Amino acid sequence: MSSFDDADAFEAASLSARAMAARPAPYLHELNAAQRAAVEALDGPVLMLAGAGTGKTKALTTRIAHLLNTGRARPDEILAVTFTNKAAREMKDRVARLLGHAVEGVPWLGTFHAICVKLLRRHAELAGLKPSFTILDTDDQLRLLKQLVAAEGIDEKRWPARQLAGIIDHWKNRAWTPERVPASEAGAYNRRGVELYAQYQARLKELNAVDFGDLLLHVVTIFQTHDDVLERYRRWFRYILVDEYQDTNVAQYLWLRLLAGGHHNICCVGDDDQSIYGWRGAEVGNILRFETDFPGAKVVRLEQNYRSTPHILAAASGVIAANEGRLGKTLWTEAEAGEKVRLIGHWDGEEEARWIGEEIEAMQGGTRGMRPFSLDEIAILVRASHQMRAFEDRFLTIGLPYRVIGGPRFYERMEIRDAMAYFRLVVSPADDLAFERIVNTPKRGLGDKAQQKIRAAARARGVSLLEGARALLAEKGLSGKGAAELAKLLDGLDRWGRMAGDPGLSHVELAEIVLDESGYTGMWQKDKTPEAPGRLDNLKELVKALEEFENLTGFLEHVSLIMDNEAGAEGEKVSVMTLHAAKGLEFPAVFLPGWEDGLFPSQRSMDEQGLKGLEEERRLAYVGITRAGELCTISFAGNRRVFGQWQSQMPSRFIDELPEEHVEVLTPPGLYGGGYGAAATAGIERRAAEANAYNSPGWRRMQERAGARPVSQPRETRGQVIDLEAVSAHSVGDRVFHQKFGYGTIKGIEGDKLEVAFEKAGDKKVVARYVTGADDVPF
DNA sequence: TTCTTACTGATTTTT
DNA sequence: TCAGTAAGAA
Repeated sequence: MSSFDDADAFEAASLSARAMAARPAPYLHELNAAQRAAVEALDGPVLMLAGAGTGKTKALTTRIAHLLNTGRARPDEILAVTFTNKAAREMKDRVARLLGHAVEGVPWLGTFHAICVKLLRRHAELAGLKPSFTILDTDDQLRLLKQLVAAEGIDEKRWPARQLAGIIDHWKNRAWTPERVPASEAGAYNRRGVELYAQYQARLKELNAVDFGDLLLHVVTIFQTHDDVLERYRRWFRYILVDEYQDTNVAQYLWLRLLAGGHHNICCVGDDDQSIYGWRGAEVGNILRFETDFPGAKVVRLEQNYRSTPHILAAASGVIAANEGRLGKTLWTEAEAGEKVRLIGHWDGEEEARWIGEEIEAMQGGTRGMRPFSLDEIAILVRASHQMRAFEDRFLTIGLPYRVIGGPRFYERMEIRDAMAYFRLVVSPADDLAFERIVNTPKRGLGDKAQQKIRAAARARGVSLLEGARALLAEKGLSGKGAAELAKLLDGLDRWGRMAGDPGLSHVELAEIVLDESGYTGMWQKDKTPEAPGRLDNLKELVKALEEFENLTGFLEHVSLIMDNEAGAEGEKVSVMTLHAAKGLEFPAVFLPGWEDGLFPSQRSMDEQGLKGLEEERRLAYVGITRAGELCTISFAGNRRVFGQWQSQMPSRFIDELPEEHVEVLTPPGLYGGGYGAAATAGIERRAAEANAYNSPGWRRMQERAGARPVSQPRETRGQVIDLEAVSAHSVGDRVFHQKFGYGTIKGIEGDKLEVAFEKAGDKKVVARYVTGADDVPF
């Protein structure tokens, strides 16, 4: 078949030559040399190594435009995959803009999942499904698994269904069907993992449903077992483009290899240094191995950065240089040197949030000789979402407008899912998962027992839950309030189902009637919790979103894959988000708080993944720094409340990796707290020590307060109790042990703070309650 | 059945 | 700390 393909390629080439001559390509002149090379290498495998801010999307979209413009492929012969809907949308827009005319678009440009849905609907029967299969969200998936686990009599406390969901997900990411799970892993989940996985797959088939992982898994399986189908698509998709290749998992990798197997016209774009989804099944190895997988691959490096100043780039490079096994890139820029990366230490997390709040307020008017920044230009990027709370609290008190990016998305909210379950049930009464979700929401007196009866009735007759419930009612299998309410619900569903067929009634009106008559809206109106009004607003918004669709069915189909929303865009606001959510974004000014060992790099990551985990954390640091255009401020706190307990923190090891000459330490030393000379080492480490908590305004304020009171405490808020016993239990010269810093000798006592010369960690001031006499340490 | 109180355990997240 | 769950009380 390769000779056939070659002939095709030859014909395309001569066509393209003619097309090129006929139509000039002005867009090429807007590219730099590397981008242009990546765009013009149309045939054969290409790996575009695109560092942060190097114009990756520009190169990718121009490449599509070039393929079309040179006549290499028709729009529907290009397969372009992304990970998120947002990225797909952006690419579509940019391709359209590049071509300068309203093309019909590139139909096979989309997320892995969206494209797989399209393929799977065409070939559903090869996976034992009907083309009308439904796509389960994680909620439905979990409910299903809980049922299976319960039916097997497994103690869900010891073996949470959530864990099983994670395991199955992991297996699907590796493209393992139940039969293919290797023996070494099959014993997961109390030795029942594979067995339950197989049961779960069987149940999905019964329900004519798939989960997200199945979308890829089924398509890969179909390709692997049906040569004719695979061959068809290999010929059809003449050119393949892949965005964020470093994030692909095994299943996605196999999918791509299968499709590119014929012509090898595959262009993968990615950055091994920005691989931060290993915990979700992404394999950095895919991108590292590209040249082996596709011999003769052309590798193009995009290294000119258009986003950040040299100081920021140098700081980022310094950190990432500590990783092993990189493909290697050297980012450079023509931008002015600008500000150095700023480093500042604080007494505790709240102090850190306060300082950042004050700094942002000052930045709006221009401070420290810098230009004024608008709030939209500023972002705070944290490692873990719970860190956001301190900032939200602070910003609410000072009235600083902010927006949290990430968090539960619109279509994942409880009330939206409930409402959609009602719609699903109106459209398809046999949707058992939807029935289970809303049968007792709002409360209808149909608890566990009643639901079990319904399930039994349905199973005995081999019908859907809804029909089972109807039968159960008919034979008076239920009584009291539950029976009456259930009858009302069934009546309603029948009525709404009939209304759905009425052309005189719009689906928007129908939706309102359903939510109203079912009592669902009423349930939230009666609810007095503070979030109830917000939920009602969301429901209104949902109904509004319906207007854009022809009917309920069309809406539901659309929603199952598009789970994102861009709400709250109005007004100038500071953005707060996790480092993961920030990938692909950029802001002129970025704050990176919480750089403390254990938090960032995360202890868990290091415990579970070892060096691999640490390196991924380091890439996360790299992603964080490279989000900043002009100003990057890294900070850490000496103390932080972790699960309600105060803990002393050590500055992140990544701080030591920042190249000294590109960092400016804020809050110069020498005001208070000295005594670091002896133990502190040279370079950045010393400066990290100088930048630490004891020089911060918070510490100074505290020192001042301490003068007025016999005993100072970190913050007088939230009932922090100082253990006076602990203070008096130590005296100068004692040898003590500290959880974080190890052994040391007390050099001085100041209120409840001890100044300790630690053997490993150097001189520190610590809260007395966190040290024990060295002899008391149990071993 | 549902409301209340005690307990447990705890990143990162797209589709 | 706090959210989500699980067993007891009304």
